[in-house]
Amino acid sequence: MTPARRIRDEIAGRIRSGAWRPGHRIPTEQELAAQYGCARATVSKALGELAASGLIERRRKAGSFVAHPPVHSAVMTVPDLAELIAARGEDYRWQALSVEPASQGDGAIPGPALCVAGLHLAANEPFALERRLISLAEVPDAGDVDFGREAPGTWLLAHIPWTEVRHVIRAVSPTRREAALLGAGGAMACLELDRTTWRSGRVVTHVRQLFRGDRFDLVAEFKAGVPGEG
Amino acid sequence: MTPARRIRDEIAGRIRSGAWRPGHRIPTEQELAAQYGCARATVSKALGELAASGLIERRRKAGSFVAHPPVHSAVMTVPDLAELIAARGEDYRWQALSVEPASQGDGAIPGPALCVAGLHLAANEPFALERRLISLAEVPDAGDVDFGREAPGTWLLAHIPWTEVRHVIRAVSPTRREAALLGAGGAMACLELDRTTWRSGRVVTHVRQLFRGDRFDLVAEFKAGVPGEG
DNA sequence: CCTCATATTATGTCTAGACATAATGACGCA
DNA sequence: TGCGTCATTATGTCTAGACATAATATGAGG
Repeated sequence: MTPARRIRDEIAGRIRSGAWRPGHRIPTEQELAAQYGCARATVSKALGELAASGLIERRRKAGSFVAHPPVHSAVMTVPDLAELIAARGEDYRWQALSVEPASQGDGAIPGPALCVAGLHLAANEPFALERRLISLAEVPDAGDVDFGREAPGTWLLAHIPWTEVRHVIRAVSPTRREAALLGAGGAMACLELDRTTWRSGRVVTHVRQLFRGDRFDLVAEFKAGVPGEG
Repeated sequence: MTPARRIRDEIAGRIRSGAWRPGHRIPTEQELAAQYGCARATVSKALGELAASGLIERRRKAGSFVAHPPVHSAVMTVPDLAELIAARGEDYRWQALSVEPASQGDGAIPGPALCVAGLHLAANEPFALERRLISLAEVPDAGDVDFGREAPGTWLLAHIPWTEVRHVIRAVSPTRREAALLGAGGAMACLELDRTTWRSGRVVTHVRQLFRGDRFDLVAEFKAGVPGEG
C-alpha cells in the first residue's frame, strides 16, 4: 500500500462511513503530511484524486472540505445489441427491413444521410426494432456497407470512434405496425431508446430502438468512490 | 494555460480528432518532457489524468497507448422529483397514500422497514406514483418523520448519505388502480424506475416510481474526455 | 529451436523545495 | 460604519532527482 493510496482510502473511508459529514473541513495538506510522515506533494496527489472523484472539494486558502451529497447520478451501459444477446447465450440475428437515402432534413442529421430500418432477433424472436440515420458526411464508407447482412450499430461501433452520446428513454405504446413486427399486442408497453452519437461535435448517427417492455430493461448503477480504490 | 494542462489537452485533442487511433503508441514521458520543455513528473501527471478518464492506457515498460473505444456508457442524472419539478417552474406537491410498517421480507430489504406510498404532483396534476421501503435498521430516524407532509425521497436525500445506487428502468402497462391514480387510461405506457440505494453495502431504501409515458423521459449523456478540460 | 536468467527501459511513486495564486482576515483610513 | 489595502495562508503547480516495479528484449545454455 503506497502512502498516497493509503491517505486517499482512509479519507474516503471516513467520509463514506459518515465520520466526516459533508462540509467537514479536512486537515490541511501540511498537517496530513506531518501525520503520515510524507511530503506535501504526496498528500496533494491523494486529495487531488478525491477531488476528481467528487468526494471532496478543495478551495484555495480555505482548505479541503467533504463535498455535499453527490449528484444523484448513475452510469448506464448500453452495449451493442449483438453482444448483449450473445452474452445471454442466445442466437443473434439482424433482419434489415429497408436501406435507403434519408430525405433531406430527416431527423437530427444535417446533410445527406442513410436511413436503415431493421429488426434485431434473439433466438429467432423479435427483440428490438430499430430505425437509424447515419451521416454520410461523417461516415462516407457507410454507403459501401451491406447493411442487409451486418447490423449498422455493430459496424459503426467497430469502425467509427465517437466522443459524445446522448440517450433519451421513454415508455411508449407501439403503433399497430410496430407491435406486429415485435410480435406484441397493441397494448404492450414498449421502451424507446433514442440515441444520438457525436464525434467532435458533429452528429455521426441517430438511432431509435423499440423494445418489448416485457423482455427488456435497462440497468444503471453508480458507486461513489475513487476509481481503483481497494 | 499550465504545461500539464496543455499536454493533456493537446494529446486529448489528437485522440478525439482521430489523428491518433486506438492502439497508437504515445511518445514516452521522457520524449514528451523534452518536447514540452518540462519535468517528467509534469508529463506523468498529464498522462495520469488522461488514463483516469479512460482516454489512454498506460503499461509499464511498454509505454502509453490510445485506449480502445470506450464502453458504450452514459451518465444518467436522477434528481429529486421535488427539485426536478421546481426546476421546470411548476408547483410541486407530495400526497401520501399510506405509511405503514412493511411486512417482513417485503422486497429487497432485510430486517424491519417502513413502507411509504404516495403520489408526486406537478401543477396539481399526477406526475409519478411511488412506493418506497425504508430500512429502519439503517435509518432509525425514519420512524419519527411525518411522511404525510414531506416526501420520503426529499427527506432521505437531505439526511442520509449513500454510496451506491442501482436503477432498473422498464416500460410497463399500469394496473387499473395505478392508471386511475396517474389520471391515465389503462392503455397508457408507463416508465417504471426501480431504485435501490446502499450505504456501505447495506440497503438504505428501495423505491419504485411509475411515470406516465407521455409526460416523462429520462436523459442520459456521456462525453468522452477529461473533467475540467477547456 | 526452445527456455530460462539477466539487462534494459518506461512507467509508478516519492521527496524536498520553490514559486504562483487566490481567498481570507486584519488593519488603517475616511 | 464602511471600504480599500496588505500580509497571511492553503492550495496549485512545477522541478530535479531518486528508487521501485514490471514487462520486454537479449543472450546463454540446453
